[in-house]
Amino acid sequence: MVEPAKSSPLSELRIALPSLPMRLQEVGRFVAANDYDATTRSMRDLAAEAGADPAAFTRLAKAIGYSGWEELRAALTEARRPSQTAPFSGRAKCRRHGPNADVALITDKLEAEAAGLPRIPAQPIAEAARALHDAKRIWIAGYRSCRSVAELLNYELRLFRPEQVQIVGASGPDDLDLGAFRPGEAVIVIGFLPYTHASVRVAQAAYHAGATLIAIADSVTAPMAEGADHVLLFEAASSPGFFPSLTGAIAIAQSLAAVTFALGGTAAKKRLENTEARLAAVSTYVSEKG
Amino acid sequence: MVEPAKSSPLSELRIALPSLPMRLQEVGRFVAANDYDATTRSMRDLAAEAGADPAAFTRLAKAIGYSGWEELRAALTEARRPSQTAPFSGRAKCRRHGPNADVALITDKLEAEAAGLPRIPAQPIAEAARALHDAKRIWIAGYRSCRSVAELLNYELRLFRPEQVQIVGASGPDDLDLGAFRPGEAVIVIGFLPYTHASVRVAQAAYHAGATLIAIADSVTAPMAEGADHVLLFEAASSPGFFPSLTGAIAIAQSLAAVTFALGGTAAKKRLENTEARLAAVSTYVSEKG
DNA sequence: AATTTCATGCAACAAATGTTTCATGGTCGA
DNA sequence: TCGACCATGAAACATTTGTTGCATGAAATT
Repeated sequence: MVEPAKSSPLSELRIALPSLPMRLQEVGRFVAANDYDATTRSMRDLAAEAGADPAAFTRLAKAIGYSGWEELRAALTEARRPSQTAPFSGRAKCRRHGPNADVALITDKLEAEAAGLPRIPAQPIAEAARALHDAKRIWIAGYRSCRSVAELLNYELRLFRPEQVQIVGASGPDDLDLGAFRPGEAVIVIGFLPYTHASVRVAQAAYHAGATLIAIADSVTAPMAEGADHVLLFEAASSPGFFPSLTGAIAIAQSLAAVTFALGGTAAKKRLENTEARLAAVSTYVSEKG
Repeated sequence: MVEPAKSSPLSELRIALPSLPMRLQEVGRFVAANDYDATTRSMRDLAAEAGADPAAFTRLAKAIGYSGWEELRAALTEARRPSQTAPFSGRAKCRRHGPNADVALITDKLEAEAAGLPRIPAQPIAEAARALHDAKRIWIAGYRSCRSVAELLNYELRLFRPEQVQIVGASGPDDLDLGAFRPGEAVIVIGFLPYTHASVRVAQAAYHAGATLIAIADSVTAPMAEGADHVLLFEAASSPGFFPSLTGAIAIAQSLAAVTFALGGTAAKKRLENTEARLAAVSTYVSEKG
């Protein structure tokens, strides 16, 4: 008897399928076609939906070499388990050496980050933008590398809502601001692994104050996402290099600002124009020359 | 109180988490972090692995509005079902107006930015990194929205070269720093249209001082690129929205830091480890829980 | 200080699970 | 045609499941 590479329980099933009795074939096909339900729902449930006898599932499992349905389902479950390792970093690319190692590193980095951007869920951003639009005041917090994201967001939002946006801790110790959060205000916290205590404290303060909490993070399990009304996810680890990537967070911040601006309508537009006029008056920018 | 769109059972859990009793929080975090196991394995199994009481799972489910653990798990199972026809990336593209105008805007923005990244030339970045590696000291300047890029670059470079990197104007008026530029040092200036006078002044000061000038800009004709030893280009206007995109500049900054770090070899690695150890010692980060 | 409330672990419960046994009916070979 | 064999459905089985009641102890309230 030839042992056909047990790559996955599903392929074992498919291989053994033709040599099985008719009823077991039907059940086997049903399992192959609905393997997600097979791992989640109960045997009797499946039997009912497949129009078959519950016992057939146990018999099928035994027919292809398992001790019973339970063991087969466990195998299917493991096979379906989402890979804990990042999907892309499989290409370790440890070229490390060679003339163009640096260029290769950059190219890989850029490609990986480009691939990550379209995977950012847009819907939550739109919802968060509406929350920002409704907020009487907007607080922004980000520490360490995330400070840059926080400042960008602060800058862009202040272009059209200058009086209502500010960074947590900008004008003194964080603690002073933490006590200033109020219901009806929005607090944006940016962070990813490893999470700073400071960001978690801001998130908790926002929560306890009843403010709308918006978390920009790399995982739904991030501490500052707990209790958040909106969680905007990006992939921080998707790119090679010694440090997590921030392009995703930046892209989210910019989208957030753009949509919030769009929601602001003519009022926001007018305020932006005012700001630009003021900057031009102090001649901040180099005049476009010919 | 606004009802924050109960999109997924996981977000319901996340929202309710902080208001839960301690043990239920632990269990809730465990579920959020292991939602796949939550849908496939049994309650008692999970309880054993989480080191909690089985009853806590039932109580958790009830606490967030379900009739019991069974119902919560069913909801999680449905949420995880793979064959879901893409939730909203159906790309309705009924842009400009309609309910999903915002989502369409965001999706377009992200895609445009993703498309822009691979167009960034890698070779100049590698060369600039080598210049940074050789520089005795590194100055970084960016104003307005580019300040965020400057600060990110400053942060990442300081992780492994703490004494040699600083932002222009960080410790006083810019003018003081402008006079400090020396040959053998590197000055990085980030900017795009409309260009600020401040950034141009920094670039000119660097040029006249004989320092190595690295410009991160949106055009070779940018004023601060004049006389620059290295010009790193990105597309600021490639994305829709009211404001130029910074993802390209951020990606460049991160690549620059990564390659400079790689060039630093073991010395850089050691200094990074020192920095991390110091941060861990003052317990900046939330310890990864068990 | 007394009392109520609540969180939490333990143990018992009914329901549901996967499995096995048994009876039936069909098919193939002698 | 008869008997051996096997596929198949139904029912009975022991386990395991999710749930709930109860006792304990801590915290908040009066």
